[in-house]
Amino acid sequence: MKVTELARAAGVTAETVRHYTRQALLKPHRDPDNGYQLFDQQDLDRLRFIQRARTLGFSLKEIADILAQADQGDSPCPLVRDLLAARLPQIHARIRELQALADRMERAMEDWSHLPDGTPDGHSICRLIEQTPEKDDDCCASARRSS
Amino acid sequence: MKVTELARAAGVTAETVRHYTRQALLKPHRDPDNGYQLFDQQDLDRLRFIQRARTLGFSLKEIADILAQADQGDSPCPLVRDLLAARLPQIHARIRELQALADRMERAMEDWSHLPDGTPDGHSICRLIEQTPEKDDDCCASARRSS
DNA sequence: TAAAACCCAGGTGTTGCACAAAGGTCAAGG
DNA sequence: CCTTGACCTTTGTGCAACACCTGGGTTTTA
Repeated sequence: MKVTELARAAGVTAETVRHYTRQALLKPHRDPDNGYQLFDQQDLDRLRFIQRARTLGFSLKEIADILAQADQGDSPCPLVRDLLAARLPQIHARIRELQALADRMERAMEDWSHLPDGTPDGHSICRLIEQTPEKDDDCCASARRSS
Repeated sequence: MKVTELARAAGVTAETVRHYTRQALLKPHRDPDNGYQLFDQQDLDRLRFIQRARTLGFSLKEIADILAQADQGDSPCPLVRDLLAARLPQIHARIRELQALADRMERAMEDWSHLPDGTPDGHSICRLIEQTPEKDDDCCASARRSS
């Protein structure tokens, strides 16, 4: 299979396939005639594996580590369990942060519905924003870090 | 005020201040002697404004647009309302996506607790992942885009 | 045979900073 | 007076996961 064929078989773009190849998640052999990348059924399995791992929230780098272990003949399953167990609470934290953000946004919209728009006067830029409470630093600092 | 002083006054890093300055969100005047960036009280107000806007989920580019309007003497408030109204459903969508991800992860952990780890055998890389359901494409495609 | 469709490598853009390099400036202490 | 350390400057790199573009070669098809 060539790039586009593999991509279509897995339901991803050719760019994605090339990207994974550049990151050495896929290791096609080359057609000696024209240098084209050639993939086989194992590569398709591998690509599908990558897609499943992505839906579970693994990063490409983590997937690379998992595949590397497997390529060495070691079981990557303990690593997989660990990574997932570590990531899950982060996801929950991120959800809470986003929920807090949504709450702030909704509260702001509500509050603002009673306010006039006003023109900037050198002291105020936009009172809508200036009158919103400020002390959410901890939350949003970490929200930004983990996004 | 110099960079570090402004940064400390607003509770951010000097890097952040420099970054905002590079992006023209802050426009310090220069000390003619040594070329240092000098900030005044208005810049501090502006920086605090930026921080508040960030806690409401605005991007730096959006904040730049808001500030540009205000600098022109126009009220940015309608823009602010529009941006927030547009972003809010996206946030909710992102929350749903992350929640679905967390659910998948939890289900996987649960399912895996009964499975052995197994060694890769050329047909299987890690059954833990390979046996997880695949059809969440729509969800996670958009999850990836908006993250 | 020429266009359409595909292939390649390499570079850029996205977001919000963090960090490092290489060098200039400044206040305080020996 | 000179050093030290803290600060300043600009410039460039790195992060994640691709998307997109350039420029040029190849293959397929009408």
